[in-house]
Amino acid sequence: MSSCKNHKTCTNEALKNAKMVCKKKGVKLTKLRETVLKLIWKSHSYVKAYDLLEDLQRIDNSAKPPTVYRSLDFLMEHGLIHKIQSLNAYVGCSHPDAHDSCYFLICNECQNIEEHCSININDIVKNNSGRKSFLPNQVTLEISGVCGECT
Amino acid sequence: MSSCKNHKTCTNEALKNAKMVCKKKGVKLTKLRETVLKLIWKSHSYVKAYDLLEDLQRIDNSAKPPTVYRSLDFLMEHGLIHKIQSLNAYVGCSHPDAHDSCYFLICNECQNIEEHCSININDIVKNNSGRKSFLPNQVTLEISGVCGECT
DNA sequence: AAAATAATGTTATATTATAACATATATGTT
DNA sequence: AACATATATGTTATAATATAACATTATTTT
Repeated sequence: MSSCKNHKTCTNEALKNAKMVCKKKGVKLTKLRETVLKLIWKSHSYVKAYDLLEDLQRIDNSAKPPTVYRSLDFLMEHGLIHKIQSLNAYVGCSHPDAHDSCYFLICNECQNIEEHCSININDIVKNNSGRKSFLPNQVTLEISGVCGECT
Repeated sequence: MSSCKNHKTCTNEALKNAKMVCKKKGVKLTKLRETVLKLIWKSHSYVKAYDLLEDLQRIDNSAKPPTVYRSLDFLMEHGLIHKIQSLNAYVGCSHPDAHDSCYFLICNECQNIEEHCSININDIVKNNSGRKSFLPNQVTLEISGVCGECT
């Protein structure tokens, strides 16, 4: 499990942030989107889209794949969640107002994911991609291994 | 297109490397696996599994998804190709004998992919993941953008 | 040659994701 | 309020990606 003392706090924090972000952007965190966000924040682990669909169907049994994927798309578009490409899974963003060059530490033991944003990956690329100039646009950095609490 | 003068050279080089790697490891680059590797090396761009399947079916029309995926698995296991997680696609490895902490520059214009291996990402993670010790096991770093030749 | 192992063939199905069109809800304009 | 417009959701169908399970063939070992 994660190091958070009381996970309810994480979820509440995430919801508060989400509302703030949406207000600032003038977009709507509808009931459905909020529900999906809450379901994603059930833990610090990742969720798969079709697991999310099952969860959602317990609340509203008319939910179907597009219901989930549309909400996921919205939440990703506004930086409230991230897709973990190497897992085809989704995780809540812990700091949705200012994220640049983020990366993910994925624990193979507890399945928790930690998001980090402290490095400027673009610089690394610039310094390492050699003579040719590559203009980075989107960075996917996912590191799986064993987290400090599972060693 | 890529900066390679004559792409046949790249493909031949890749095949030579693959044979060497397989010999060294005592595994077999069967005809099927070699064919798949060649098809992947058709360009410096990435290939999708089902496109590969179509290509393969032109050669042997009994080919089916497991035909392709098994070869992909073999080639990945032995470092002869890589999966690009953010694209669900596959690309030939340009230096299969010694690769550690590799990353990919994906051009959104020409679809070419450049593999780089000069940085030690593990160090970056160590330096940036804070107090807690995370033991990295597998790194996925994919950077999409516009390559030097497409700007 | 027989047994064991590895590779491939084959059928079926699981998993992940989107297209296309219908309906409902909210927002802006007269 | 009535209407128009835009946004969100409902619904059906299907596309795209990947694997399980078992049968057969080829290769290697004994």
